[in-house]
Amino acid sequence: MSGDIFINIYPDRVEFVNPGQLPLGVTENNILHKSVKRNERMANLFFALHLMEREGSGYDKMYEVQLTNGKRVPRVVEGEDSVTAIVERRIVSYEAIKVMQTASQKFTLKQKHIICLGIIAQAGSISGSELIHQLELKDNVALRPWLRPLLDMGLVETNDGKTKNVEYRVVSQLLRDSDFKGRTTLKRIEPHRLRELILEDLKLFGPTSIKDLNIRIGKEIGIRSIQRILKNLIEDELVVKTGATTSLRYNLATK
DNA sequence: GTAAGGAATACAAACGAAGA
DNA sequence: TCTTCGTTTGTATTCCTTAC
Repeated sequence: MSGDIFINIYPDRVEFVNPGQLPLGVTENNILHKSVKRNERMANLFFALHLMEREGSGYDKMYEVQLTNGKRVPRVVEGEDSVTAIVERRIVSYEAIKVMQTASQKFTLKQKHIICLGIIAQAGSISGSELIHQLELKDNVALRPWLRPLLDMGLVETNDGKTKNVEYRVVSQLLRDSDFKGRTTLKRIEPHRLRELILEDLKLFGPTSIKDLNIRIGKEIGIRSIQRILKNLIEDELVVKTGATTSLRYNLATK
C-alpha cells in the first residue's frame, strides 16, 4: 500500500524506510524539530488513535531516546523514492548515559534540554558553533532557549573563553556524581595555564621549535594559540628566540 | 639553483559583551 | 533587540632557511 512504512531490523541498527521524498524545505541534515507531516492521512489516523504524540515529534523523540541511552542521533538518508532513518543500536558513550541519568534524577528536563545535554555529554566539550550545527539551529540566539536553562540549572558550564574559544561542557560536579571516567583534554585549558605549561616545557627541554613544542604539549591546542602566548612571553622577557624561520628556537630567558 | 618546509603575518569570519 | 567593539581563530600568503 502506498504510504506504508517499512522497518528493517539489523543486528547493529534499525532502519525506518518511508516511501516518498522529504518535505519541501527539509533536508537530510535539517530534520530536527521540524513539524511537517510527511503522510497527512497516516498522521491524522495515528493522532486520532492516540498512537502519535503530536505532529513532527517523531525525530525529536528519536534524538531524545538515542542521546539518553548514550547512542548516536538518527541518521537520515534520502533515496530516489524513499527516506530512511537509521537508528544505531551501538552505545557510543556509557559515561553519557550516567550523566543523563544523574541529571534527570536532579532536575525535570524538557525534551530540548535532554537533547542538548546529551550532545554536550557525548562530545565532552563542544563549541557554541558546533552545538548550533548539531542542533540544526539558525544562530546563537536560537541556541539560547536550548542552552540557557542548562547553564542556569548548573548542569553545563563554559570555559570562560571568548568568541570561538567558548566551549560548553558538563559541570565537573555532575561528572563526579555520575562517576564519569571520560578522557581529559587540553582543549579547554585556560590561557594562563597554557602559558605555565609552555614555561615548564621550555624549562625541561630547553631550546625548541614551535612545532616540537606543539607536539609535546598536545596537538589539540592550535599552533596559533601557542604562537601568541610565546609572543607575550617574549614581550614579558621570560622567553627569548634565536635563529630564524626553520632554525628558530625558543628558550627561557636567562636573568 | 631549486624545492620543501617552518614561522610570521595579514585578513576575514565568528561571536560574546556592552551599550544605546 | 539591535549595533558596535574587541578578541580569537582559521586560512592564505609571504619570507626565509635548509637540504639536495
